[in-house]
Amino acid sequence: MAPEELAAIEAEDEGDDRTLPDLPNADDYEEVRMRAAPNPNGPWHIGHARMPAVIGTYKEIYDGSFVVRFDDTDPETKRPDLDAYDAILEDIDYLGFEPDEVIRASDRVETYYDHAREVIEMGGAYTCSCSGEAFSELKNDGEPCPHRDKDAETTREEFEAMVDGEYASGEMVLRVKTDIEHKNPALRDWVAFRMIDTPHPREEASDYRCWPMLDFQSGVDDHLTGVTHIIRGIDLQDSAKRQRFLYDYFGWEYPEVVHWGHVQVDAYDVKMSTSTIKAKIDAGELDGWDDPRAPTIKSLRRRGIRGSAIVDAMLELGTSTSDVDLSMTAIYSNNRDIVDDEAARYFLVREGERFAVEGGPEAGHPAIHPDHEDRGDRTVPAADGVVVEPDDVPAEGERVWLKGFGCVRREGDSLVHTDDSIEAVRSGDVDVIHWAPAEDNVSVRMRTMEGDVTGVAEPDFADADADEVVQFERLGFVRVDGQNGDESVVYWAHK
RNA sequence: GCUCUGGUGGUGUAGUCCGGCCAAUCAUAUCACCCUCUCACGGUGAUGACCAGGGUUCGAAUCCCUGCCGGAGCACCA
Repeated sequence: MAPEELAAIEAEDEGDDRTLPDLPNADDYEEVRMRAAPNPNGPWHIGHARMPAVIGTYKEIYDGSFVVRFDDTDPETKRPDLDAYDAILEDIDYLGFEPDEVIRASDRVETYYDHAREVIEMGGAYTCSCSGEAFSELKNDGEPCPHRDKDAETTREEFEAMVDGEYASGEMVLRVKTDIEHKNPALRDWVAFRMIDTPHPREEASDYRCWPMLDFQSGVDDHLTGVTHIIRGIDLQDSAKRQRFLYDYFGWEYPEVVHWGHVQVDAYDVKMSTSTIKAKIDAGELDGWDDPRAPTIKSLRRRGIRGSAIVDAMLELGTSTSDVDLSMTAIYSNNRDIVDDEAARYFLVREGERFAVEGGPEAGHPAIHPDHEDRGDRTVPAADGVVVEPDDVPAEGERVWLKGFGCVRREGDSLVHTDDSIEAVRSGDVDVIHWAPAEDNVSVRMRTMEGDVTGVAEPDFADADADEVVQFERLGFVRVDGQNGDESVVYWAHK
C-alpha cells in the first residue's frame, strides 16, 4: 500500500476517535487507567453501555487500561444477584471490550478494614452510635455529635467490635471526620462503615457484617488499583469531594474526574432501571432480561443489534454533565449501516390474503441481495397460489408487480399474469410488492417491542441460520432466533 | 432550606476556556427528488437551534449581571 493511502486511512481512524473529548491531564500519567464499577444487582440496561463504551474507547485512544470492579458492598438494599456478575461481563464482551482486570469489592473487605484502622490511628474517624435522624439534625446545624472527640483508642476498640459483628444493624457506624461546619452539608462527617445483619450472597463474603460504604470502598480501591481517571454520573459529584478528605488523610492524590449526566432512552414503555425491569420479569410482564420490550442490552442483542452500534451511539453522546436523551433511531441507524450489506433478503407476509395465480412462470426468483448478484437468487413458488398483505391487495382490475415474479392483474380471487415488462414499474404505473406462496411456506413468529406478529415467509427463509440478521423486504431487519415447534421465531430489529 | 451543576435545531454534538474566520459544525430525524423489481442501501436538496432580558465591546453562542427553567447531593444505596 502506498504511504499516502496509509496516511489517509490513519487520518480517517483518528477522525473517528475524535468523538470523545480529551481526558483531562492525560499526559501527566504514564498510563491512563480507568474503571467501571457496576453494582451486580442485575444484567445491564441500555444506559449501562455508556461506561464500557466510553472507557473502552478511551483505553484505545490513550493505549490505557481499565478494570471492572464490582461494587457489591451492600448485601441488603442493593443485594447482589449472583448471576449478574457474569451477565455484566458478557454484556461488556458483547459491546466489544475486554477488561484488563476484574475484581470484586466483597473479596477485599479486609483491605478496607486495614485502611479504616489507619485512618482511626490518625484520628480521622470515629465510631458513632447516633441514630441517622439524630445525627442528621446535628449535622444540618453544623454541630458535632458527642462521639466526635472520642479518643482513638475507644474508636479502635469499637471498630474492632464492629468488625467482629458485635453490633446489630443500625447500632454503630464509623464516620470519617471531615469538617462538621463545611458549607456543603453533604460533605460533613460521612459514614464509612455500617453494620448489616443480612449475609452477603457470595459465600466467600457471607461472614462479614461490617461493610464499607461506597465513598470509602471506592475511594480506597481507586487509589490501590492505580486509577488515574474516574468517569461516572453526576449523582456522584459530591463523592469526589467527600473522598478528598480521605485522600488527604492518606496523603494520596485524587484521580482526575469526569462527571456525566443521566441518559434517557426514548421508545420504551418500561422504565430503564434494573429494579423496575426485574420487578416486571418477576411479575411475568416480561419474559426475561432479553424480552424485546425490555430496555436491556440483552434484549438489543437478541434483536440483532450489534454491540458497536450501541457503542457508537453512546460515544456520540459525549460526556457532558447535562442530561441527555438517547434516541433509539441513532442506534438503529448505526446498526443498519453494519448489517445491510450482509443481510439476505426474504419475503414475509403478515395476515396474508390468498389469491390463485393464473399464468406466468412456476416461481419467482428475487435476488438474495440487490447489491450482490453473485449471491444468487431465491425461488418462491407461485403456481399453487400466493398470499399478499391486505394493504398491498390491488383493487379489482388493477395491476401490481409481485417482486421477482412479474406483473399480475386482479380478477376476483385470482391474480392473472400480464405480459407487462418491467417498464410498467419503471414508469411508476405499477407498485412492487412482496408476497409468499400460499402453500409450502414457513410460519414465522416475529417478536417486536409492541408484541408478537405472525405471518408466513417464503420457503427459502428456512435456509437462514439462527443468529443471522436478515431483511424482510419492505418491512425491516430481524434476527433469526430459532425454531419453536413448527414456527420460526425472529426478533424485530428495526426498519 | 443548604450545597453543587447545567441550558446550541425534534434528538445528540462541535464551537464557549483564549469575543470577530459562526447569517453557527457534523450526525440523526422529517420531507421532497434521483437511483432501484424493497418503504433498505446510495445520491441531491430542503426543514430546523445559540433559554430570556439587560450590560461591556467597533463586534458576544462565547465575557459580566439578573431572571426563568432543568438536573444532582444533603442515606447506616450504589
